Order: sequence, then C-alpha cells, then structure tokens
Amino acid sequence: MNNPHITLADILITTPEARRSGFLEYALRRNKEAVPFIDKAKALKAILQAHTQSPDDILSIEKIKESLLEAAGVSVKAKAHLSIADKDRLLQDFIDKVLKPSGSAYIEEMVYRYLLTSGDALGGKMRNIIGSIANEKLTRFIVSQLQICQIEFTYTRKNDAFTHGKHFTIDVADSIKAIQWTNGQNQQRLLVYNVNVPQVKKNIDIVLLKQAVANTRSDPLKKVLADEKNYLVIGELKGGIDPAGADEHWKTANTALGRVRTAFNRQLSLIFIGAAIEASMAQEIFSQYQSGELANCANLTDDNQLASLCAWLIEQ
Amino acid sequence: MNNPHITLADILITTPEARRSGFLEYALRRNKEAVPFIDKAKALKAILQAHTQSPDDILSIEKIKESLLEAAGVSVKAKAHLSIADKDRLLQDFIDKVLKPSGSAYIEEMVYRYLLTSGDALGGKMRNIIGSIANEKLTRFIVSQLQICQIEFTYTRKNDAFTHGKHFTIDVADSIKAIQWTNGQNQQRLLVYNVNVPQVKKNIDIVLLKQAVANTRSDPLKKVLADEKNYLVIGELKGGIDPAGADEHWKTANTALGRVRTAFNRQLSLIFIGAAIEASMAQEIFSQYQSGELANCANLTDDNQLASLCAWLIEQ
DNA sequence: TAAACTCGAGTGA
DNA sequence: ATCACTCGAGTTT
Repeated sequence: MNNPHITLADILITTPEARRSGFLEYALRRNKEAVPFIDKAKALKAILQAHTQSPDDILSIEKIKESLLEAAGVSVKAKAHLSIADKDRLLQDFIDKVLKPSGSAYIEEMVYRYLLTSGDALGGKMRNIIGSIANEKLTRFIVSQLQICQIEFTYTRKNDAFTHGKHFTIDVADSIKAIQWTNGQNQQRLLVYNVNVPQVKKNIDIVLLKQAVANTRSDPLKKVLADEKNYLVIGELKGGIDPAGADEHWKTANTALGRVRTAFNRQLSLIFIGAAIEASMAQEIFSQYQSGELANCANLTDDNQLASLCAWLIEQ
Repeated sequence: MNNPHITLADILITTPEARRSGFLEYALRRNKEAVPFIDKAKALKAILQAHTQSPDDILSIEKIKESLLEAAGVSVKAKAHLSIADKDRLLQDFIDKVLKPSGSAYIEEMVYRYLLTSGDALGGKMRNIIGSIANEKLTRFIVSQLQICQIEFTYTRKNDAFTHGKHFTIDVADSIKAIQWTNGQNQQRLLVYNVNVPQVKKNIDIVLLKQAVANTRSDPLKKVLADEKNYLVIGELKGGIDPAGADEHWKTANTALGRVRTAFNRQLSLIFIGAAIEASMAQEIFSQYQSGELANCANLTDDNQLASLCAWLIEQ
C-alpha cells in the first residue's frame, strides 16, 4: 500500500465539486480556442463575398477547396481515407443539393456548414488539450516533490538535451518530455512521457526507468527502453473530467496495463491516475491496488492523493 | 473454430476499400443530420435580428437563454455539471468579452459561436448513429440467416410484445431490441441488444439467452437475465470505421469481455464483431479466438465473416 | 438521476 | 503512411 491517502475505494471517487470545476475550466479554455476557428470562418466568408457571384464560382477558387470540402461535411481526418472521386462527388453534391437551392444565401449556407465541421474539429482539439493539461499537472507535482526533497533534477522539452532543474518554471511544464534525477540511494532515474515501449509496441503515458540518457532523441533512449530490466514503473494517466467517459477510459487503461503485465517477464510497478473516477471503477482500481496488480493510484483532482503518488514515484 | 471464414489473423483486418466506403457513407449521413442544426442557427439569427438591438438585449429573451449558453461554449452535457453561478458567469463573460467587442456584428458572432458548439453536438449525434447502424446491420444478417434456415422468429421494437417475423421489413431493422426463435433442437432462444447484465452490472451489446419471454419490459426479462444458467453468448459490437479508434475501442471491448469472464462462474461463449480492425489487434483477437477465450469473431465490413458468425449464432 | 453506452474529432511518434 | 494516443459530443436505461 504505497499511497497513504488511498485507504478505501470511495476515496478515489471524483467529487461533484471537482467535476464542476473541471467543466468550467473546460468551457473557458474552449472559448479561447474557438477564436481561430471563428476567424477562419470569417475569412472564408470574405473570400466568397469577394470572389464569387454564385455557387458555380466556388470550385474555381483553388485556395478554398479544402474549406469547401470541410463545409461539405468532411473532416480533415476523413479526407485522408476518401478517394479523389469520393471527394469530387461530395463537393459536387454539396454544391448542387445544398448551395444552389439556397439561392442568394449560398454564402451563409456554406459558412454555416463550415462552422459545423469546425466545431467538431474544435472538440477534437480540446480533447488533446485536456490530455496535455493533465500531463502538465502531473509534471508540476513531480517537480514540486523533487524540490521539496531537495533532489536535483534535469528536464527536457521535446527531444533536446537536458536542462538543469533550477531553470524550471511553470510555463515550461506543459512541454516536458522527460525528467531525470538521482534518488536518495544514489540511483539514476529517468521519467519519460508518452513513449513507445517496445515490449508491448504501444505508447505509454508514464514510464520510469533506472538509467540516465544524454537526450531523448531516438537512439540512446531506445537502447534503454529495449531492455526490460531498466523499467521501474509504467503508468496510465487519464485527464478527462467527464463522468460519462470515466468507465470507458478506465476500460481502455485496464487493457493497456494488462498488455504490459503480459509482455514483461519481470514484475514492475503499474500505476493509474485518473481525473474522472466513478464508484464502480473505483472498486476495481482499489481492488487491483490491494492485490498489488496496481502499485499505486490516485485521483488527479485530489492534490493529496496526487502528491503522495509523486512522493512515492520519485523514491522508486 | 466456429467461424470457417476466420482462418488467420490477417483476414480480420479491415480493407482500405471498406474504410473508404465507411467514411463516404459517414459524410453523406452527416450532411443529412446537419440540416436541423443549420436550421436552428438560422432561427436563432432571426430571433436576434427581430428582438435585439445590442448584446445587452440578449439576456432578456428567455427562450434563447440555452442557445446563448451553447454559443458561450457550453455543451448540453457540460451544462448538467455546472452551477447556476458558473453558467451566469460564462454568459456574462461571453456577452462582455465576445459579443460587445464585436459591435454591430454581435449577431454574426453569436451565431458563429453557436454553430461551433452545434458542430460538436452533431459529431456526438453521428457517433451514436454509427453505433445503431452497426446494430442494424447485425440484425439484418441474423434475420437473413433465420429466413434462410426457415426458422420462424418473432421480434420486438422498443419493449413491446413480440411480432411475428413475417412482418419484418428492412425499415424496422434499426429499432429491433430483441429477437426470439426456436432452434433446430427445438430450444428457445432469445437475443437481446444493449441490455444490462446483472452479473457484471454493465450493459452488453449482444446477449443470447436460452429462455423465451413475453416481452422485454423489465420484469420477465430481468428474471431471465438474473440466472446465469440462461446465458449462451455475450458479445461486443464496435461499428466505428475509423482506424485511429480501432485499438482504443478494442481495448474497451476487451476489458468489457474480461469482466464477463470474471463475473460468470460457468463458461459462456464470448464474441467480438468490429468494423475497424487493425493488424495488431487482429493478432490479439485471433489469438483469443484460437484459445477459445473468444468463441467467434468477425469483421463487420466483411459479409462472409458476418454471415458465418450469424449462422453459428442462431444454431447455439 | 446515475451510470455507462455510442465513436471519431483532433494529436504525435 | 502507420499506428495508436488524447477525451467528451451525443445517447439510453
């Protein structure tokens, strides 16, 4: 029982207040992220007003072809899977069946449709942002623990060389790829985020290794990752606050952790950190924690739980 | 090896052509579903034009308060988790920081923002539709098998009484909740979709039982579901075509199936049907199929695989 | 209401 | 290009 704050399953459950606060932050951030999408829609409108008199003119403006496709309901993701013929058909259908019947309102119709697709895109973007905010919060707590314990550390953004921890500021926390330190027993420790673990051929959110590397560019790190003896901790982090997604994403995490258990011949510590934890999954998580299948766990919205987990992590 | 079409893992992999076709269908359907969202935006614009002269007038129009909140970036889902104070704050911020600075373009700004949120909503709606289309396809293949085998069956839409299969038409396939028949060995069979299995306290996509019920209203069905001896097959169905979601959703399905294995004291047949199957997960699925952990499996986009699975299913 | 279902919009390695 | 990560927009029971 490595986390003194996890004494029973119910403690893991996310409070309504944490949920409220999470959704509020989400709405505020979403409004900020909406601006460029709104701007692009306005720019599209301006181009259409300046360069078209009727729907038939639209196809001839090369620079808005992609926007036209998006207005026709095709996401950037979907585009990659469609053939040229599919896209041409969708465009022509869109012009004939949607824009032309709108008469003189064809510009408004196209911009409105474009915004619908943009809204879906904004939603996708937000989901990624929420994930990296969770990562950032974990980083802040780990760094705080290192500082409290007066452990010197280095960190790297992207795949650059390591910078001394004394240069660490809150504004770099969102781009940290790896942190390195020497623990109380004078052992090298390397924490890497979102890295492909070759033993499972899958990316893992949190990986703690017992080797130092000069940088996280492919080769030196790959060599360390290749040897399963170098692994200390592997963890899954789920930053989403939506209770409706809680069990869904825990099921995903659970299979991901199961794959690690199967792939590694030696036992290593597995951890789970989630922001949306509901009663039923709290039982499963706690049960795995009690049996040792999970070495540690925490609710990301509970500072005490998270701090305890980080304190444990840097001591491994 | 219950499915003669599943001879090796790679056969389960979704073809690029099936993917292309899936994304094309998706785009066409999305454009149809977009219409009411576009209409609501136009209606909102009309109300704003008719009843407001400036952003300050908006709050006084009670009937557009929810739309205003959505324009302010709050989804219907998020609304449920926010306090009145949160929502008031978001509304006021939206008016002060977004609409007022737009000057005379405040109506356009509000409608554009509303459309962004609507686009996310449309995306959510589409995801549900894709799921029910998959269910519908499975129903059509099962009914076809029953018809081919000249097995009489009854079906129920929603939770009504059962209707004789001779009344079955393609247009009801999307609302079938359960199908009942008597198999070759004169045994009662009941197939139910999306039903809560009390042994795991979770909903399961596909459940085959060996009891008949008069209707699928709570009580008679609940009694059958309560006794684990009545279960023959439990299955997960994943209708999504996006390869990026394939492993994600297989991981979810895998934990769901794992929960069933753990919860049931007797062995029962577990099956998996997915539309997006990638190489790596195909190996895992096939491996479970070979070991018997999965009794059957199929790629939803492959008619032969699906028909074979359905032929096996109605013989159980 | 609570709980957990639907799945692809992004992203990056 | 390939693969598999981010998570909440809907929905139902």
